[in-house]
Amino acid sequence: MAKRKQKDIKLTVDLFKIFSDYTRLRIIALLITGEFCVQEISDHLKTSQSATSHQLRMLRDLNVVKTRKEGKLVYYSLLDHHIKELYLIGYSHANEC
Amino acid sequence: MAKRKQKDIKLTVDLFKIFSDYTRLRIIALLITGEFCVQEISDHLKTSQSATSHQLRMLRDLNVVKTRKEGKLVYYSLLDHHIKELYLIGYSHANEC
DNA sequence: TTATAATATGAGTCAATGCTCATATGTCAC
DNA sequence: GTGACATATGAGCATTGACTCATATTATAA
Repeated sequence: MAKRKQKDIKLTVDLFKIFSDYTRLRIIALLITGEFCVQEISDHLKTSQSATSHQLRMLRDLNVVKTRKEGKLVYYSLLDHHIKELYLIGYSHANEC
Repeated sequence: MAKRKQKDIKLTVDLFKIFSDYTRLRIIALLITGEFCVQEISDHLKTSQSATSHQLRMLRDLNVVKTRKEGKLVYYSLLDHHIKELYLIGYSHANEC
């Protein structure tokens, strides 16, 4: 296999990995509907503050989400339109279009 | 979050997980181009026979691929058109459309 | 039947990863 | 300043997952 193709496939794997965890995918599904602070996300997912924050950190490092500070609160929202599109396509494929 | 939605998201996670391993994704990328036996796949990926076979087993259990026996050889091919479509979309998103 | 080739599989190992727990940091109100 | 709240983060732990190694199975050929 050509080196070029290998690298492209690695990038593709990395993209799909973003979506391959239940907590992360629920965060993404929620952020598609708008901007939310950590508490709201954590409450909505019924996941601990810490676990939520760790995943948000990861999504931020991966340039999937961006943040906006407002006092004590930190609001998260989707950064990349690819994420929303791929999520919706994957969702519809998984649930029989 | 509604139970229904939770289940749908779990299904979506499971779908994305199929694509979230380098070896598996290369197998899928290859099988998009046709039908191949284990040896051919293993050679092409430069991955051991055993590792290849384990991943093929997994893909088979997940109904991603089907097999056809011809003497000693077992030919694998894609079973589900969703897989090809989602792979190609993910690939193009990952590599900047 | 025996040998050889192709594939499958079980056990064990190791690395990756997502969690919890405790604590740190940051911001506001008093 | 102190206290209360929101968020972040590091360490440790448990689980998952992909690999290797050895061996089993299956099929053909001699």
